[in-house]
Amino acid sequence: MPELPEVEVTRLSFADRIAGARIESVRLGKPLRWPAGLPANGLAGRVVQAVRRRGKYLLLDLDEGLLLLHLGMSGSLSFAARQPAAGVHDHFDLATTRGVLRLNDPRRFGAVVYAHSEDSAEAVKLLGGLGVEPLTEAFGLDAFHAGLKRRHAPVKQVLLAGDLVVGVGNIYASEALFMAGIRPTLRASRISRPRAEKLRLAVRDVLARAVAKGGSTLRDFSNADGQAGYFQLEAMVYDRAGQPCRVCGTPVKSIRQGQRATYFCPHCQKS
DNA sequence: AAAAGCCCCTGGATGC
DNA sequence: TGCATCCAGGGGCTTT
Repeated sequence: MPELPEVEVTRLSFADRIAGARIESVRLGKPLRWPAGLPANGLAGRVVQAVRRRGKYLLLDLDEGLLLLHLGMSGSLSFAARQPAAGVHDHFDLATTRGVLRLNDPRRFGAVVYAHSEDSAEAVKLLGGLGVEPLTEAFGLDAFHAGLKRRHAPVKQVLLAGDLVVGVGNIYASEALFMAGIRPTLRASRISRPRAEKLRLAVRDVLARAVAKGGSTLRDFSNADGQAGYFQLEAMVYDRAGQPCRVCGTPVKSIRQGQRATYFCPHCQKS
């Protein structure tokens, strides 16, 4: 489910409401990707000051310490004054004076990790290797092109890796490469500067448009208010194998790269 | 250093 | 209906 747009849409849907809330209690369900590492005396009494996003992580800033949340493949958050009794896939509840923040994650690839500070070992382990934020001014052509230059892997997989630029997952990698007219199998190092610029702008554009549409809901994504996203309806190639390209009519092709599906138009993305 | 493969986990879709 | 197989939006870890 969650790539940058879905995580950002989730953040926007509850950040203002939870800011200023005092934590009352924490409930943990089944183990997630990593141990939560909560302080021995819990989090009760701490105040949620803000919700930020770094890549696909949400950072809940507390008056002391912070919580790192990751939605994995199947996670979603909900924030409501009252929550129903926890179901089998509800693995984290943060009860606060303003409502309960709940993580539902059937596959449990997600994570909730407490860190004393953003510079602590626990936080650096998760955030340290992340690339530049694509929707900020820091995402410039010089560094992006230079980064592509030194990678020989297929450009699709370089986008997914997240160490050059964060937030681009399997849907938006295919979509951005389509917009840029670049074949996903092209070695990153072979991308010219003008084409790198096309790709940079395409990444920014597709992610920004997806945020505006509430993200993509393929099966079960919803924001913290329970609302689905609609960007999947605008997908040019993702999950459209065999269907006509929306630009030229050529059947969209599906291949596998690194155990993940990639979609592209053989005509619009010739090289 | 970088790339390729494997693995974590559950559930839905498909095929026999 | 039952069962096996494959696939899914992520990404860390190990091996080449």
